Amino acid sequence: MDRLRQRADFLAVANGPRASGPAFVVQSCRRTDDGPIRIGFTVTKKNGTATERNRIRRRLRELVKRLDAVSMRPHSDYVLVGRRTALSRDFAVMLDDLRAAFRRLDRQHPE
RNA sequence: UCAGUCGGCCGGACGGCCGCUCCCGCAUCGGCCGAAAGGCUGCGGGGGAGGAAAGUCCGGGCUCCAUCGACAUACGGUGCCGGAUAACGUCCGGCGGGGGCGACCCCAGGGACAGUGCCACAGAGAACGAACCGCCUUCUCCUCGGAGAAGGUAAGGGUGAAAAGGUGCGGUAAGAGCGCACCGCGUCUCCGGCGACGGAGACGGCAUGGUAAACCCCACCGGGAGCAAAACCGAAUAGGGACGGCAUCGCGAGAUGUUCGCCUUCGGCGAUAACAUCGCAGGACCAUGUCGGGUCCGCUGUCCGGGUAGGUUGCUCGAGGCCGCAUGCAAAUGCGGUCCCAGAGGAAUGGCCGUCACGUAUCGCGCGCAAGCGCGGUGCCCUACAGAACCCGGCUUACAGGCUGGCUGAUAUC
Repeated sequence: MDRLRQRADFLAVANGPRASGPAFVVQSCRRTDDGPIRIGFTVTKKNGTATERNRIRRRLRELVKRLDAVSMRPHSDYVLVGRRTALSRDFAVMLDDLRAAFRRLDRQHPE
């Protein structure tokens, strides 16, 4: 699993199908090549100071690490947009939120 | 013990599981890819946020641009003196003024006899030294209470942020630096100090109101932009240049006219002709066919230069940290020893737990008149302010809680 780093990639994913949860929004985009799953994080300035934004991103990153890769489709790009509630929401609950969000993406946009 | 004042330091600890990033090592080179440089990956070891990393307010280093040098002008900044420093608006030590019993704190602290302006309201008057209420003298009138006129005054009242030196005594019709003493102010001289300034004496008889955080004057300083600086490599697309290859450089399916030819008539015919005018037009694309419409005008190959995305460098050894000695009141400087201490780039330095400590809320028990204190349980925050982004020296702002030192005042005891 790779990190998404280029601005153009982020813009491409932003137009794809999305699913929102209480602490984040998941955006997705299928790629045409057969590379690995790539995932990126976006936390905008309105979510708080630099320290709080860092904490949001780190908790989201940890969520993805804990998640079994089966939930995500191969060779796709995902972007998690953080919200302020990700600072204080219980970690186990957020993990369930993320699984639910991926399931919703699967149902809404089947192959 | 309480109250205060000035500093210094820390800013959760330990452990478990799972990760991130950088560096080093892995012997005839750990494994894979690669011609190599190197990349990916595995194992082991090590480093990995702050006192403000913040605000971006000053000062530098560094980079690029501009620039022969000097001076002047404009603009901006600074503004008691001496020192420290690479430099500063910073720091240290002093001076002056103000506040506090004191330790100590505060000060945008050059110039108002270079010039211009302003001084609201109130008040008679806010600057070419003024006179409202008053005070005093003389004269006139008169109802003997006063009124009016002329003059002398600036002590008192009143206004104001500020009223033309202050206090006291003398003096006077009443007064007034009119005279005297002290204080203040100014000028001169002497003494001390590198200096800001301080001290003493003599003289002046008070002249020169405030405002420069109004313009201004004086002295000193300052070229501009910033690591998204800058250097190198450099895809795709569009466009530029050079060279080459291919294709094209028309059509006759129409009408009219003329010439020409033919046939059975003053007429007609000519895919057996030529010219002119009108007309039509090729190729590619818009998914395809018909109709209608639109866009472009050669297509293509190789190379070159600029250059975007992206990548690499800049990128962390530095006016560096710690310790000791010396000099200095100090800021600091010098010498010696020792250490290597983050380098990310949609941005690593973490996530989830456990135990403990601290804080806070609440409950129970005990002590106590009470405030409160101690023990135990539970919950919460699981820490405050806050996240390096080229690097240093400062300033400013934010900050739960804790540790510690000097000094001052008060109280108590010896």
